[in-house]
Amino acid sequence: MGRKSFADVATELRRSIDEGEFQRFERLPPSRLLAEQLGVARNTLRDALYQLEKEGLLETRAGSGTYVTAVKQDVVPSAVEEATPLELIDARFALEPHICRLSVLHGRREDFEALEAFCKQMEAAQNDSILFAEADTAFHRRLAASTRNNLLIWLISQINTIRSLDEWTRMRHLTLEEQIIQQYNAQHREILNALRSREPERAAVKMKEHLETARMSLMRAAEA
Amino acid sequence: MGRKSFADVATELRRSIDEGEFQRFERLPPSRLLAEQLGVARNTLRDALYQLEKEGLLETRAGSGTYVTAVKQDVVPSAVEEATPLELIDARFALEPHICRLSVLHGRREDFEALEAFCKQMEAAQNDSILFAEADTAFHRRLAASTRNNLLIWLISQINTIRSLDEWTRMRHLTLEEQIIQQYNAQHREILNALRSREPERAAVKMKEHLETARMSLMRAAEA
DNA sequence: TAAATTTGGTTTACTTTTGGATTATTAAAT
DNA sequence: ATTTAATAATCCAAAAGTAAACCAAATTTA
Repeated sequence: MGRKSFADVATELRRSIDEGEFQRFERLPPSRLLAEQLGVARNTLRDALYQLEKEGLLETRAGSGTYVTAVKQDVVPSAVEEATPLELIDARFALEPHICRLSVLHGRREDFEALEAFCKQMEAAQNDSILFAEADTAFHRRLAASTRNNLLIWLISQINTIRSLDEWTRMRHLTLEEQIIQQYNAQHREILNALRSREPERAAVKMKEHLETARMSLMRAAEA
Repeated sequence: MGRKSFADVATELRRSIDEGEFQRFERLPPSRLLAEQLGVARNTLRDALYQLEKEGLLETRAGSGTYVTAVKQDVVPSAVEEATPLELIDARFALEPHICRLSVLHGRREDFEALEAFCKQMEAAQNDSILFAEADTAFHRRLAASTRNNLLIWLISQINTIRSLDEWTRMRHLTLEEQIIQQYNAQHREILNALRSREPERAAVKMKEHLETARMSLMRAAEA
């Protein structure tokens, strides 16, 4: 086989499109020229183009040219890793109040006992920001687990593995004033009480208040 | 025994693929070259390739090359792939109403125009369940995009790539009565109108109604 | 409008490269 | 010492890339 296989060429072109070298709706160079530029026979190039066409990235029109129809939305990795703390808060605003409602529906006694334990850990760790943050994260993870919804559990775990989160938590807790920590503790308790008394809407509201506090604390930290 | 066993080589290659060094559809270097690169005899390499082929990661074509057919998804855990339709609905119940609120805050005119276009597609595709489902998914994706929150966009895209979703959608639309489809169309319009008039809570409520309809339709389909 | 040019699409004959398979040899591990 | 498994060197047939010519459709030009 020659130097480059059509799969190699396809990979090369896929990259060019991803990287924006060829933009959407743009016409690629004529096949003869492009083949020469890539150092490959026109035949091989055509196989590669056909492959990308199958993948929905290109559209060829005989006599006219080959056009980029879509750009591989590889939004996945970078977008998430680069999520800002504010985006994160908004995502939690979306997820966690409803998680509270579902927790009321599906939560069991052992879930609430575990949450109680994490509350106590937080209260005991008021002066150790790392321990406090760990217990905080554990509380929210356990809360998600109590919904018995594997998809939600996974979504929350994904959010919690975001790289920037650690930095942010560290940053946040450096500037966390005593007052805020006590507010957090009180809010966690309120959420837990609402769950225990099986009041979904009250739990959701308390969670929103909690997240609002987190957002304000974050914004104040961002200013400093 | 020699320096590297074929199992070692298999592990090494598996990791390369996981880490994205070899991406999907890509061709691995020719066995002779790859063997040399790995410091191993071609025989050993072939055993390793055979192993990975059995695992479904590679596909070798004699005379052509060895190709990556699948990439071990992140942690794409069975938990998510095996999510039930009801879990999926609950997750959307969590995410989408708040996405509506954020869309009111950050959505632009072009977003709403795109949503309008998808509404029209759905109305035009009332008798083609596949087209209808595609437009439906596109609507919800675009809605997420309008929040300008990369994390939420990613979460929604994750939900939409769930394998079982396709099957479910197909199943669901087989049993979708005319009446339900018209209800969907009306609800999408109501959501869009609320977004356009910048009423976050009304948009969220309409979305909840929509999801409630979806849940009921699903449960009825599950009975049958 | 009509002709010339440019584009992708197809076919052909030819050459190179590829994985597959077999053999004997060599280095470890038990 | 015996067994096991990697190594190394071949040969093979099939797959695929090369190159050149020609076709048909779209576009441009006269």
